[in-house]
Amino acid sequence: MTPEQQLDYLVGDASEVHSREELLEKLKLDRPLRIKYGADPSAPDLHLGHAVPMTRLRRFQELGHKVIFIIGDFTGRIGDPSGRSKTRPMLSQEEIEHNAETFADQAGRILDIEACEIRYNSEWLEPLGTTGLIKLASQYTVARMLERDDFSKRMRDEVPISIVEFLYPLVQAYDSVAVESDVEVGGTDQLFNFLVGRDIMRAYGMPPQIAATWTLLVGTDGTEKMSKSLGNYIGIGEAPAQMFGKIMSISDEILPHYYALLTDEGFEGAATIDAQVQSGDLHPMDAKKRLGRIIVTRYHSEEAAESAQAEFEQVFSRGELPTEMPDVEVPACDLQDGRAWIVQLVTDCGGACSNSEARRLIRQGAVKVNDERITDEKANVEVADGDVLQVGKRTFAKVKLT
RNA sequence: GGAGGGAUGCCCGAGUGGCCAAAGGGAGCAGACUGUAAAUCUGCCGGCGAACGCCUACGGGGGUUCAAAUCCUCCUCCCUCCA
Repeated sequence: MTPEQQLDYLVGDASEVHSREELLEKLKLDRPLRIKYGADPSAPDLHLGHAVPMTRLRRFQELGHKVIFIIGDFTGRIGDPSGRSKTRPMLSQEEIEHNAETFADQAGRILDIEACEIRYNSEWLEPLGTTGLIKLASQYTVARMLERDDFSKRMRDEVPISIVEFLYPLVQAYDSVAVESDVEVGGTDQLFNFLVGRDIMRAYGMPPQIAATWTLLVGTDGTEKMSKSLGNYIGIGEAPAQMFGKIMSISDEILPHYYALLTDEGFEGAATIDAQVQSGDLHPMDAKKRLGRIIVTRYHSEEAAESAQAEFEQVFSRGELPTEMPDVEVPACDLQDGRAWIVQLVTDCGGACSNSEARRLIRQGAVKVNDERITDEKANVEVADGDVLQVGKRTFAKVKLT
């Protein structure tokens, strides 16, 4: 590949690159570049949102560059003293280490983790000391900090910003200095921090890193960015059937977006699919099934993808029972004349968190036993081994007398 | 350091002594319709209880009152302005 082709392969689909020209220069150096990616030790469970930058990191790896994972253990230990932001909880050293392990394990599904350099930022932030930190802080101004969209908004809305939050971009920038980053990769929300990194690197007499960002993946709700705390995520480690099901339930509007960011078909392929759907040549559901297959195949296997789709069609298209369902254990001593209270059953199988919720579901007609709808919350139903309990559309359980 | 404003359920936000488990909206859940899509409509939306009901909840503690989210008091936190 010529350097130009490499450039296209690496950042052709990036949302922003500062700058492509500089990256091209670096690629021409003909040495492995150091690609920085910051891992959040408070959120070890990777989801498809993380997969977007990670698949790009893999491309760098393929071309022989060095991926450096930075585990923010130092920053993670400090947390956010204002307690306002849930994104920076305070973590113990053990939690951080455990999370880092989980992270590496899951990241290994996408990248060659053996070839990565994994660094903890306490390694250089600890020895930095107060003097070093103040020196670092002197390289930047409050006015420039406030350029960040998030900060200016919060100033306007009178939402407090702690000084520590000003420190985080600086510290992240210093990470770039410490690992001699050539390129930092992440989501578009990181652009500001990456650019601070460039300034700080210059201030420390280093060539500035290239900042490359990719569009943030929208979550399954179709509006917010995918994140665990919003519950709109599809985890990389999720079971094939769940993964497939979640993909099937995304809205049609974001389908091209998912194709563009999550498959090798890229923006072009996404546009083609969009056009086919628009013209009516392709049913959106089929496009979605195909996407589901691609994703499940990537994180599991082709066979898993196939059976996930078969299962989906069985349960939702034909309304049949799933092949496998968890057991609800019903102790025989709880039975009266072979009958059990329906509310109890619903709660026990995990269909409801509380009896009140179970009652609600029953009243609303969401509960079925052996395909027979139960709407009386006082009902005592006859249960036998193997009876099927259904709550809502997707919770199934099989009665197991114990 | 001084002055003023504020803290309500998952989120936003109304509520200034009883009619408040707390308006309204959003989110969420269920049902209908579908393609487990979106949109729409309907219902639910603190917990326990078969039920009269009981318990917990309006930043935290104490108090006034037959009765407090609402009044008094102390504390904590946040915001704004002045220095």
